[in-house]
Amino acid sequence: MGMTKQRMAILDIVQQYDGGHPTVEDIYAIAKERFPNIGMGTVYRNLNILSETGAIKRVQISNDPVRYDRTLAPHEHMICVKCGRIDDIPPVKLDTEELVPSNVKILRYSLVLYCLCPDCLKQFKRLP
Amino acid sequence: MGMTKQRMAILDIVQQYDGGHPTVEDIYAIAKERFPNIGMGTVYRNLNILSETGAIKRVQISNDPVRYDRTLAPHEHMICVKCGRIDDIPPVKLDTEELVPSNVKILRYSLVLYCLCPDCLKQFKRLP
DNA sequence: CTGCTTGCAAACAGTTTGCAAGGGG
DNA sequence: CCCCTTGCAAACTGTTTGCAAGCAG
Repeated sequence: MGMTKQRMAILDIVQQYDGGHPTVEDIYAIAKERFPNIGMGTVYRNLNILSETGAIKRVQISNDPVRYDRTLAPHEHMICVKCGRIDDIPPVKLDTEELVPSNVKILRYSLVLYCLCPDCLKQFKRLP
Repeated sequence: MGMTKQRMAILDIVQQYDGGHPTVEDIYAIAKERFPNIGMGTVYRNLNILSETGAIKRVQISNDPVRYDRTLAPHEHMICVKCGRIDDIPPVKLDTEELVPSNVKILRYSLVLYCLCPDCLKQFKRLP
């Protein structure tokens, strides 16, 4: 894999991203500071490659834009329905086999909690 | 709400759909048999209205096309990673509060099992 | 009648892709 | 050197929207 400076920078941006779950736009904006001519195509291509090789994780919730996650260890997500912010939560152990017929092979599962994050909850309590 | 024949037909199509979780395309194809001139816009608009009013449920998994679900009672979903087929599974009771900080308000959660359905599992076992 | 709904087409957002030029190993 | 990658722009998919005409209540 040709580890170009663009690809290295994109990996770095995801790993260093403050708040943890940047969208492609977020990543593009930061990448553009370092490479003013970088194109969206390059960002998308590299994010796809990096998540295929397992260097980062793709987080896809509903039809919102994809986000990327530096945390490779198993975990689940909570998403604020008001501001869209995504946070990690601990992994959850479920006995999923009992939910499905025996001739179904479960590969993995994903749990998403829809919530109001602390900041939005505060605002919510202040409504008229 | 103006309950036009188109809207009534679209509700009917979702409720009668064999296999349970039609995409907009699926619904459009059937609607077109009854209303050859119906447009995609009408289908989208009515599906949005019907799910906003709670007559049907919207099922959104990853960035795959939206599907609609006639089952209003709480339940979760399993999706076959090979053929994309979606089936209902029973609701799961989780103590989600223990997963998040106390100043987060959980509104709901969604569990998706990624699996190989019986048909695809069979094919899988027959590989070289 | 009057407003909501339709059909149609254009607009949109997010993402992918084709291509010629460029850079890494 | 050769191949993979870049930048750019065009293409694509799923969905929404503006508009004039039409139907429901």
